[in-house]
Amino acid sequence: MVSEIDKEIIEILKKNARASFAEIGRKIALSPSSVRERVQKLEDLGVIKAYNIKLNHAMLGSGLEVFVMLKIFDGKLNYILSEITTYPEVQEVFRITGPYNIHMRVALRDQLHLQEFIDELIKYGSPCTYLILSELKKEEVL
Amino acid sequence: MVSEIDKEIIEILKKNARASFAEIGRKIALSPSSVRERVQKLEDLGVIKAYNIKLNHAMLGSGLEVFVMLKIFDGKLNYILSEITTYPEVQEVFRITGPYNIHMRVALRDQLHLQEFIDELIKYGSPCTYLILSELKKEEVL
DNA sequence: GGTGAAAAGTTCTACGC
DNA sequence: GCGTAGAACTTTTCACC
Repeated sequence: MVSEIDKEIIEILKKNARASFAEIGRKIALSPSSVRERVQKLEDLGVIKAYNIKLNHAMLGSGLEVFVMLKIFDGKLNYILSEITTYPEVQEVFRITGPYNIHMRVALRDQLHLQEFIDELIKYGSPCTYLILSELKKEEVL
Repeated sequence: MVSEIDKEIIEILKKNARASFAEIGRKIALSPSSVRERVQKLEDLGVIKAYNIKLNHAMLGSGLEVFVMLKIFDGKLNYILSEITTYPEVQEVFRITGPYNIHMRVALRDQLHLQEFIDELIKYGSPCTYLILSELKKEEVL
């Protein structure tokens, strides 16, 4: 269902999601229309779910990035699942196994903003916060 | 340094990183060349760090996605920092504060693959693993 | 599944405001 | 900063293999 050629295309898009079909085609010796057809199929199948950007939040006024895990109080799960994604500070949310039910990555202006955000969360669960110091870049494997 | 117009462009690219300059320009009433100029500037400044894709790892044969935190053993930090990004299973790595030093998202084939991965990690630190059940999609705020 | 060709659309560059 | 205009390139569609 996903061939080796598809995986090569995915590898190229992982490095640069804005690569043109023509550019991808040149790298893997395939015509632009064939590349387009394959990418379309990967999108339709749901293998490629979205095209994102990676931002420098510090430069956008949110210099404090944190992971927050949340142990939800009884009966608050459905409320949290629908509301948590609406906070502009929240970048990503996952349901996880273990002592915490929710894992999220959050971008905040400063300590005060973090405090306000935690004050919101503790209505619905017990949060546990880890400051993000830096992200390590994946090696170019070529 | 980053204007309101820049932020609008970023919001559009967040939803679809492959949006063309012309398409973005139509949405915010700006010519394609102006959009291009602004995006270029955001890339050069490092505000936009990369263009990524979000994949369905299950469809690519890695149905098991986990967060792993790692408490590094004395003297192993520099080794881990340089080596951990080379594992194909590792999708993202962050240095964090708190009882664990490293936070990563990992995609694996199955339980056995997870076990093998953990066996690798425990040479360098104490891991703590959380299974990812699902990702919650951010609401479209329009 | 793949190509190639033609029309439509986009990007890029240079220049003027 | 923005717009326009033209050349170069890319996307898209489609007929054909």
